[in-house]
Amino acid sequence: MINQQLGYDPTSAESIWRYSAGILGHTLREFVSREYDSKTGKGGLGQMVEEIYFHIANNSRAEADFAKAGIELKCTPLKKGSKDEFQIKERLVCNMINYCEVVNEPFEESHFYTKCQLMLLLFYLHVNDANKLDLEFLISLLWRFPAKDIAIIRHDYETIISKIKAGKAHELSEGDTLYLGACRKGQKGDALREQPFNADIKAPRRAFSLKPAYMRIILDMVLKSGKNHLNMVQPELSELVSSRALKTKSFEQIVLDRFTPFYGKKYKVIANKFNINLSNQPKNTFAMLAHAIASKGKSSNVNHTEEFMKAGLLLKTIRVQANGRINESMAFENIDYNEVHECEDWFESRLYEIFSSRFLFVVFREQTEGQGDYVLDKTFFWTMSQDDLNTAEKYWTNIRDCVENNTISPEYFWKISDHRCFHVRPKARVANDTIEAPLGGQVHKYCYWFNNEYITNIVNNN
DNA sequence: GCATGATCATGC
DNA sequence: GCATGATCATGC
Repeated sequence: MINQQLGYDPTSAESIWRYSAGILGHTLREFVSREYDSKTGKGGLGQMVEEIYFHIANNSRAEADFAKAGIELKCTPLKKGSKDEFQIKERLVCNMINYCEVVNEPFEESHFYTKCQLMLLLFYLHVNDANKLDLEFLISLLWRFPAKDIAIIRHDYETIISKIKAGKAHELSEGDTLYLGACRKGQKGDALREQPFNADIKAPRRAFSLKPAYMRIILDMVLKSGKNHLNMVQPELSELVSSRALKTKSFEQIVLDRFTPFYGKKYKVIANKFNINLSNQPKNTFAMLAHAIASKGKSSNVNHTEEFMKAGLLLKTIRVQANGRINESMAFENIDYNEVHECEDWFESRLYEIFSSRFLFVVFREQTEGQGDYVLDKTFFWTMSQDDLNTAEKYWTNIRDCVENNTISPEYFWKISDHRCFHVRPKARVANDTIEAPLGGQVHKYCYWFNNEYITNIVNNN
């Protein structure tokens, strides 16, 4: 029953969701009549929405914001891309990880699950340095995790818990898991937290969060629907593994098992098995084979399947020569100079998202020197270490300096000969393919690269 | 038409 | 031989 004072029924998720429609297209300032001191800080907006729009008293209790309806309210920012399209600005932070307590919480009883299984997501348009009262709300979505996602998230949760139980809370990384990430929280200078199974080393503060990739899929579904007020949405992406298969094995194990029958097999044999035509000698021959194996022949690019998209997982192939050398460095996306220009925080950068992703590396090894007789050698999931992510931050800072100084040119970027794990190099269809720089002028297209030396280390250590 | 995933080609 | 620049097949 609708509470006349509140304007909605605080015990009904449906009613709360219906009431939330009234804030769309509006700012909080339109709902405060008197002088109001705007709250600051990251959580300020959510607290003000509860207070001003939903008329409920602030609390930092661990249970869901609308306790009787079991809904957690989350405000999350969008930004606009270069084509004026809406984009996810950041991961969705769910709740802080208390290392000492979380190890005693089974998933179903965890703070994360009990609080976030049903969320009211309010997307607003982020504006730099704006007063939070003036931010416009764009989308309201009542979100309940699909059962299949819960299966993957439960496994993610358990992965994080076992790392803490192994005394490695300080080595947690977003790339350890698929949908639910243990993301960094707070500033660099913040005090470290104690961890229960390692008395010597304290760990940075971290929170359970939904990865940007996961949030991007949710947003894509909303935008495709053409509505801004929705009660659940479902993706139209093809799935790589079934919900049923996840009941007995983890996603990663299922994918790895698909490669098992092909170890030691010549690449031409694998191509025949999947009816892949290599007569044009495509440069992505080995990638085509790896994608076919991972998808049992159903997909030419598993990076576009539901699970890979939601997890931000990347399948990459590596060729090792018979003499043990890896000849080629590994290319990633073209550098989006506008994105770099507008991003002030390394942890919110596109490069951080790519480099802190989880990777699936598929290795082919040449049998006879110079013959190109590659066989499938090994397959493994991998994520970048904290040390290397620190190097990556310096790499990104250098790139950002080049963009801000308008010196987008190879003489200013890290080179492979600098031997610093990563470098910047051209990647374009043709050499004279150029694009406009954020600060003006035409510049060449460059992209992010792993040095071949760095890949050699990865392959040898896994 | 262009990004992606990757390898080829060349010059020092 | 390696670093760096250039380019190709594919698929959306």
